[in-house]
Amino acid sequence: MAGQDRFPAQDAEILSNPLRRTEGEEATAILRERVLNGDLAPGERLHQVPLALSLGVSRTPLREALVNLAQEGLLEYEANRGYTVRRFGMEDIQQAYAVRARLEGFACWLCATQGLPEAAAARLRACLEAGDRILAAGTLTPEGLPPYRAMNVEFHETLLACAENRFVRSFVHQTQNVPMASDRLFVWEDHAIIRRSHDDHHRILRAILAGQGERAEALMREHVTFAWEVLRDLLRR
Amino acid sequence: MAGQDRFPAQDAEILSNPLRRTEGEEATAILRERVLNGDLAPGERLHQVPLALSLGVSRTPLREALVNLAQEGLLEYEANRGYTVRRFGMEDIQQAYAVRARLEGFACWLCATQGLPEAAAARLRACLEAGDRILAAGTLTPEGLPPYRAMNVEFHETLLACAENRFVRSFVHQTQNVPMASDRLFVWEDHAIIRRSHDDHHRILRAILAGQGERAEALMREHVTFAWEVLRDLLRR
DNA sequence: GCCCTCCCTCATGTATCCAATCCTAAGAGG
DNA sequence: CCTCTTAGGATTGGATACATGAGGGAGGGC
Repeated sequence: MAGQDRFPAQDAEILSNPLRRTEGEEATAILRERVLNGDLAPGERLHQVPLALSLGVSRTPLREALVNLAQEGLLEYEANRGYTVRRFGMEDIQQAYAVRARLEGFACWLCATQGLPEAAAARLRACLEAGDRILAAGTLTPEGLPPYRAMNVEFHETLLACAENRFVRSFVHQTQNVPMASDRLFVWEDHAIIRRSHDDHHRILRAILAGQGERAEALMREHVTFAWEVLRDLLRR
Repeated sequence: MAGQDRFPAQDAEILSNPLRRTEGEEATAILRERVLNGDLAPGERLHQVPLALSLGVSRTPLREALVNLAQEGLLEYEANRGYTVRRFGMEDIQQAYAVRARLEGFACWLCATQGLPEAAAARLRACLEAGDRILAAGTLTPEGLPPYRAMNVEFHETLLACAENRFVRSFVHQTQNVPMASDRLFVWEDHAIIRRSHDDHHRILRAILAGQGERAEALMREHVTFAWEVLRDLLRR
């Protein structure tokens, strides 16, 4: 995902020229990854000159990146003292998931209430079928993980897009802009859990298509909440 | 969400040096106001040199401001083509209120569930009493509006702070970062409406103190939803 | 007459330079 | 021995100079 932003489906990114990116945008993407991956230690001060050198750009585009990431909440800024990597604790991740559960639930409610465009319904059905195929073996092989993850992302992103509320969409993305809190990173080796999770997807789409807003919302909220519990138990070890 | 949150009550703003602000921060604040006030026409292209001149700064801090506002969603950016003022429609405001109703409702649920610190409860009670006094006359005089508005802001901000979820707080602020969508701008001349709204506040606090999470959440959601309806009717005229 | 191309101008993106601020540490005084 | 003061270097903030890509108009070809 070299030239791609973290959220490939972001409207602006794909509609406008994805090829011509400024160094500032490039630096933003790279630094964001570094922070989310933990390459930069929490609390670490970011000195501009060495950082710019390591990125092969001058201080100007670097500063643009720092401003961006500070506003995304990944960095902290103090005037005349520079930027530091934000310290994230379990509470941050917990808070992110708590909000995300509500927001994605709301998105499902919106989808159920407004109705899905046929094209979107088809895409979602395709996601479910793809998941079915991957899980058909009875166990999720290591080779099956990347496509499953991609399917998972597309399912959630499609719902967010169909909710037609740019704030919900943006906010959900922001909750994923926290180390460890991205659903792109899940490492559920437990087949039973992933099976159940995929079953949630089936029920969610069914509820939405049936116009059952409250049910779809409750299902999605639980879906995300449970993902948090799994992640929490995993992080505790 | 990080660096600039346009709400003076933010702890970071007042605790850290409020005096020493960088020109970039200054320019961000000024430009943000200009966009929210409509001083800059929607869709208008922002040329950097004249803008910098009008702000009395050079392009460097100006660009910092543009980056900030673009990520706040107030401006749109296209590489090598510059920034334009985002066009906001009724749907944007409606979406903002819809999300805000949910988020502030969630914040109330959190407050009720976690319990309020005594200091916060005292502040909220003081808000209610202040509102009672202002409305005691039986009609809201023009001189009564600013203090009522300040009280209203403090009430909501206090609840958001007590929810102890930085995402909720940040997201609510972001939904207010939309022209016309700030609760600082309400112009309810109708005394009955404002009376009812203040009664909501009373009930919300009572529900929270009684640990009635669902009730507090429902009350706040309705409180915000109704504010939207009033605003919508007002904008239609 | 219409369209295509080339070139010129202007705006943006990037680099560098200068100024202001902060941190450190050494030294003097108590 | 501790503390306060004060330079010095280092780092960030802001201004300006340079490079690159976008847009528009004039001119020529079809």
